[in-house]
Amino acid sequence: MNYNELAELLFPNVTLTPEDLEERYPPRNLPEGAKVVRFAPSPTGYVHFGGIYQAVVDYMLASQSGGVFSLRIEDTDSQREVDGAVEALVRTLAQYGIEYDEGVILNEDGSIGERGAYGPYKQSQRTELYAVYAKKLVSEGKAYPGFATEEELEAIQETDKKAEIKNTDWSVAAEQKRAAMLAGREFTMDEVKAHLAAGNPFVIRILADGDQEKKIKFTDMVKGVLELPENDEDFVLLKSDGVPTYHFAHAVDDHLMRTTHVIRGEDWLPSLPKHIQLFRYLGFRMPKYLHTAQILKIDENGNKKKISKRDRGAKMDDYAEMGYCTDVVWEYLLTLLNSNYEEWRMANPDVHYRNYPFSIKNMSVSGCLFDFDKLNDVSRNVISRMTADQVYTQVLDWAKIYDPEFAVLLAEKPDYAKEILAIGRGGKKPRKDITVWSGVKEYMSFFYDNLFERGDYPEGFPSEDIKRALAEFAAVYNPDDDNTTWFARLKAIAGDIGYAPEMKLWKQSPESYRGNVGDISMFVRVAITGRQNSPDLHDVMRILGEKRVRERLASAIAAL
RNA sequence: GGCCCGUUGGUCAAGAGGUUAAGACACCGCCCUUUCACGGCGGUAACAGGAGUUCGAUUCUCCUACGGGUCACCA
Repeated sequence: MNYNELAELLFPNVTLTPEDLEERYPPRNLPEGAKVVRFAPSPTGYVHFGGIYQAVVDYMLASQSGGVFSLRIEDTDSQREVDGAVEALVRTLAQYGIEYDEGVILNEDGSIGERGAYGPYKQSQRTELYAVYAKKLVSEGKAYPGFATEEELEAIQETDKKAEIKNTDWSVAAEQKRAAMLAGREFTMDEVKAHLAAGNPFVIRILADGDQEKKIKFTDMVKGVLELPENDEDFVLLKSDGVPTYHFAHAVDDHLMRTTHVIRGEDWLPSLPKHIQLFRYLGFRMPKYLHTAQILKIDENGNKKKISKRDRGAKMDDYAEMGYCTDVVWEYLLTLLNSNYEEWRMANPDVHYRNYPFSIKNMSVSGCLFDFDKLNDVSRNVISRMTADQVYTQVLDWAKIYDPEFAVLLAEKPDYAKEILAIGRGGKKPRKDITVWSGVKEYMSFFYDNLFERGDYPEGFPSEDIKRALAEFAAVYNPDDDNTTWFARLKAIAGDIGYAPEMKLWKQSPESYRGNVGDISMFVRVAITGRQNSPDLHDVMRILGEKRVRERLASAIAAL
C-alpha cells in the first residue's frame, strides 16, 4: 500500500504541512518554570463545580508561575452542544474572577470573540489544523480510513452500548470489537477509491501498535507513578464530518498551544494510553499531567458517586442562587484542593487567597465528598469579617435577582438595613449569624413589621411569670436607657418575681429560684423579636424604636 | 467482566519505618455570659482485612475486600 497516495486520496485539499504549523505557532518565549495551562470545557450546558475546581488550579498554577492560561472550547460534539453554554461559561469565570490570558471571550456586544496568538480557541474552528496531522499519520501508515458506518459497527458489537451496559457480556463484546477493528484494517486502494467515488463517509482511525499485556510506566503529577496498559485500540481520530475526537484534538491543540501542564479530571486516566500513543506517533513532546480527584456525593443507596447535574452544589448557578459569595466558594475550593490551605488561612487571615502559595504536591489523590457543613463554616467566617456596608451591598445584589420583594424592602431604607446588619459586627469576635444571602431575610425579618411573626417562649415557664415580667418591663421601659441601665431593670424584675437576678446566685442554688435573669431577657426577646435567637437585644430595641417596642410588648402581653 | 485509580475518625485531612496518630468541620460537655450566638477549654471518634520484609510497620511489598472511574464517530 502506498500511504502517500492514500493520504492524498483522503485529504486532497490539505496543503499545509506540520512544519507550516510549527512556524505559525512557535514555542512560547517564557521564563523558566512558567506553566502554560488551559481550561478546556465542552459547552454542554451548565457550568459545574468540578469545572471551576479545575479552572482554579489552572489559574493558580499559571498566575503563580508567570505562565499563560487559556480558555479553549471543546465543541467537537455538535450533538451535545447547548446554546448559550459558552456565554454562561465565560460569565461564570468572570464572576469568580478567574482571569485567563488567551482564549474565548465575550465581546462588548455580547457576541463570542477571542484573543491570543494561538487560536482559534474553539475546536470547531480548527478543523484544518487537525486534517494536517491526520494526513501526516495516514501518509506514515499510522492511521487509516474506516468506511464502516456506525450502524454496521453497532451490529458487530451488538451489546456494546452504554444504555445496555449492565446486560453486556463483556468478554463477547470485547472479542467482537477486536474482530471488527482487525477487519477494518484490511482494505485495498481500489476499495477506498470506490468508497470515495460513491461519496461514502469515513472516519480516520489510528493504527494501534500497542499490546494490552504490556505495561507503560507514566508519572502523573498528582497520582504519582502509574502503570498503564499500552493502547491496542484503533480509536477514531477524525469523525466522518472531519471533526476530531477529544483524543486527537487534545494532542494537536495542546502541542500547538504549547501547553506544559494538562489539568483534567481523573476520569481521563483510562484514556491516557491513547494519548501517550498519539503523542508518540505525532512526534510531540508530552505535557505534564495533573489528573485531579473527583468531587463525590452520597447517593440514595449510601454509595459514593460522582457529583452530577441534579445534585445540590453541582451547578455554579446554584451557589449564586443560594447566596454563597464567590470568595466563599473560592476558599472552599482551595481547602479541597490543597490540604494545607486552612492552615495557611489561619496564619494569614488578611492575605488574599490569590496569594496563597498553591502547590501541586499538596493536592489530594483521592476523591472527596462535597460537604455543606464545611462550606457553610467557611461562609460564616468570610461574612463575619465583612463590614455592614459590604454585607448590605451583596445581599441587595442577591435579592434583586432572587428575591425582588426583599430587595425593595432593603432599598427603601438603606441606613436602617445597614444598622441592623451592623449589630455584633466588627471587633475581635464578630457574630456569625449569616451563612448565605438567602438566609438574611429570615435573619432580619423581625425588624420589618410585615415580616414579623411571633414564635414560642422557651418551655417550662408558667405564662403568668412571662406575662408579669413583660408587664413590669413595659412599665419601666425607657428608650434612653443605656445597656447597663436597661439590664439593671431586667435584674430588678427578676428579683421581683422570684428569678435569680445574678447568674452567680442561680449557679449557687438554682433550687431557690424560679429561673434567672437570662430567662427574663429571653421573655423580652421573644416578645419583641418573636424568636429565641436574635442579636443583642438592647441594640435591637434601639433600632426598632420606642413605638414599635411598646406595640410589641403590648401585643405580646395581650396574647398571653 | 477487562483495565485503571483509590482506602487514616461521620466529613476534609496531616503524618512517608520508631508520633501520646496533628488540625479543621460536625457532634457532645464545661467555662464565659445580657438570652441566642461568638469565644475559650475539653471530649467521643480513625490507620479496611490478611500475609510478608523489618528489631519495629499507618508508612515498604503482595494478596483479598470494599469504593470509585472507564471501556462511543461523548467529552
